[in-house]
Amino acid sequence: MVTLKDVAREAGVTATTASRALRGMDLVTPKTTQKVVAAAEKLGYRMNISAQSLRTGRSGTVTFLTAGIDGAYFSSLAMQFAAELNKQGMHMLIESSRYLVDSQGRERDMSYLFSDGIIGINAKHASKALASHPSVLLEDYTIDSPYDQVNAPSQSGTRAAIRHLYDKGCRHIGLVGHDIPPESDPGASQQVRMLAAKHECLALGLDFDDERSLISVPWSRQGGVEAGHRWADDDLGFDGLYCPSDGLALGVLRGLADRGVDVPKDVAVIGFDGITDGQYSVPTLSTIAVDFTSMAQAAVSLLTHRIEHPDEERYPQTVTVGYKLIERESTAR
Amino acid sequence: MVTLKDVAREAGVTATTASRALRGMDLVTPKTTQKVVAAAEKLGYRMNISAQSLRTGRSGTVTFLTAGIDGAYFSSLAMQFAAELNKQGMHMLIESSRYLVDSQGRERDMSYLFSDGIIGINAKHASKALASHPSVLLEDYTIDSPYDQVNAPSQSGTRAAIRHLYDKGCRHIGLVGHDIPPESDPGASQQVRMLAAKHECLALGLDFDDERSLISVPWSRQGGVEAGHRWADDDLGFDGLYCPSDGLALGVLRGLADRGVDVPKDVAVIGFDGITDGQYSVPTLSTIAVDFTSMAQAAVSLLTHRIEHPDEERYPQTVTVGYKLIERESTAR
DNA sequence: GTGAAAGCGCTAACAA
DNA sequence: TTGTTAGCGCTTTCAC
Repeated sequence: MVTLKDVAREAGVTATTASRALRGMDLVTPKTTQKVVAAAEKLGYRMNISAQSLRTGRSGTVTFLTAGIDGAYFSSLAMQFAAELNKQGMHMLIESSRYLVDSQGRERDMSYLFSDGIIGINAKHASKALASHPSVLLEDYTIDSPYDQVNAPSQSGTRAAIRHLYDKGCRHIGLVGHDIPPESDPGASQQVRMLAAKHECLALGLDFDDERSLISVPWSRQGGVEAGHRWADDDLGFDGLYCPSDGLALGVLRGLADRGVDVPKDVAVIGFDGITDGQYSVPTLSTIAVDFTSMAQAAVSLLTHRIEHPDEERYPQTVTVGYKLIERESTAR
Repeated sequence: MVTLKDVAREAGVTATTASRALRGMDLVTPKTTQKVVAAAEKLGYRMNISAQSLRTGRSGTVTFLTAGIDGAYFSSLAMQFAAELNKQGMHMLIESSRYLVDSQGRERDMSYLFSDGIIGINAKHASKALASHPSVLLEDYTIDSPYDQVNAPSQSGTRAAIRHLYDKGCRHIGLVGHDIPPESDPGASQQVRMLAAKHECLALGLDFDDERSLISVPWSRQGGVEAGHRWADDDLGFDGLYCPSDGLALGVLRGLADRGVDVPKDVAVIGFDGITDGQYSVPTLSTIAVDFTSMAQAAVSLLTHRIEHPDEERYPQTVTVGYKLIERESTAR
């Protein structure tokens, strides 16, 4: 293994100078830098990050902590983060929060979390890990959270979605989701969206009933399928369906297809997130497209600030990014 | 920051003993171990991985190197790997090969690649990184590759797909893809699949022409849409369409839907990969489902072997995993 | 502008 | 079974 010392010897300088040269510090003579770089190149030197990290206390790595990156939503989000971090010369470690708790639900030792910070989504149970690092939480709507938050525009986006259905003539709007939470402190995006939908329906003067206006299914594609079936089988009578995620909406589309329902003629469907799959479904899916790129930029920027100013006392910030209503076939009428 | 020394002091032993106790080495008295563990717990000790890694030369981290994890295919693959590595007590760093080459196409410094090994997919241009680590390549069909390979059953799976179309009465089978490569050394899964499809068509005594049997489009969902359009607009006359990836197939379904084509009645469509999206499309997608779990297990096992036996001279191995033909609506007739 | 020396936190070899 | 010592490769004083 070729070390900095080897490079230094080859270049006829000391390790100190070689180190400085390789990092492009400007106290070094251009000529010296040249020599060092040439030597490094010649010997095929690659820096030992562990050593650097031990010395400086920084690893240049950020952990993306999630329950899972499967599915279009998480994977496109994860990609945005990797890209953004790479741009900053950092790297992304991906860690599944599933493996952070043992069978008894206790947090496992996370000694490996040598990363400089954590970007967490659906990872609240990993509280030890979060607390021991600069952390940014995504899609966490806890009030007075101790962490910086970056959120999708769940409220405004949902309202826009409901209004869109309304504008398309829907007067019996149904919500697809697990439940409609009580007003107090909703913690997850799902809950925020359900609540906002209810409020907007009410604001528009529509009939709304916590029980009858909800098709209660699990938050998943399969749940969506079930909701589609129920719409048809139970003759629910909604002329518009709001789904708080595109995954759910895509499931609904499939479930309705199973019953030969015509979307959007019989019922209009709108989703939330803006995953690319919605461009290719049959029918294509109207949705609230969240600005993932901005989410990534905001989160990385908040995080790097915390990493670089560990002692600064700054109140936790919340960034809410923008959205765009995309009208496609599922509400075109 | 609490270090091993602090723990040792608290427990009344030396750092060495503390280190051994914490790692569960059995030369340490159970009683001593107890004390050390208690002290660590009390002080909230977490190991400094950089230091450990510097000392031992191992980071416990594997890089998943890919052009991108967006899309259902890469993300489910990536998840399988993360899960498998986590099971082994290792961690996954995700790195986009896009950021490994600069604008001139030269490989950038990858000093950060402090991981113990690399699992690469679509990452051949990162040859320096691969060469400097134990590496396993996924979906690389290069003959005489210097690296271990883990591949999907592209040949046998493709043949099964074509035979399935044949069994469903298709006699004019079209291939969707970029091109049909020459016989020699195909490097990518796409090429292997196209070639295998051609061979199987020929073996079944079907008409086949490199030009006329191909709908040449880019390897993407959008490419699939285009292919669907062409089928209808150019009156291509295929009664069965083989798509070498589910993404492509889902695009085709959407493209055919644009033209009001009835799948499978007018034309049957089959994909390859087995991503979950195919369960929810309209119509649902028949496909060759690749055993991703086995891919992950095989790759991790090959890699850990190389990591643990760096000096062993072992010829590069190739593992080809199994598949399952899943028949859904898109070929049901 | 460059070098010498110290030390980040850990573990392996050796000694007791 | 436990402790002592040395050093992994790097960067950061502090001197020159």
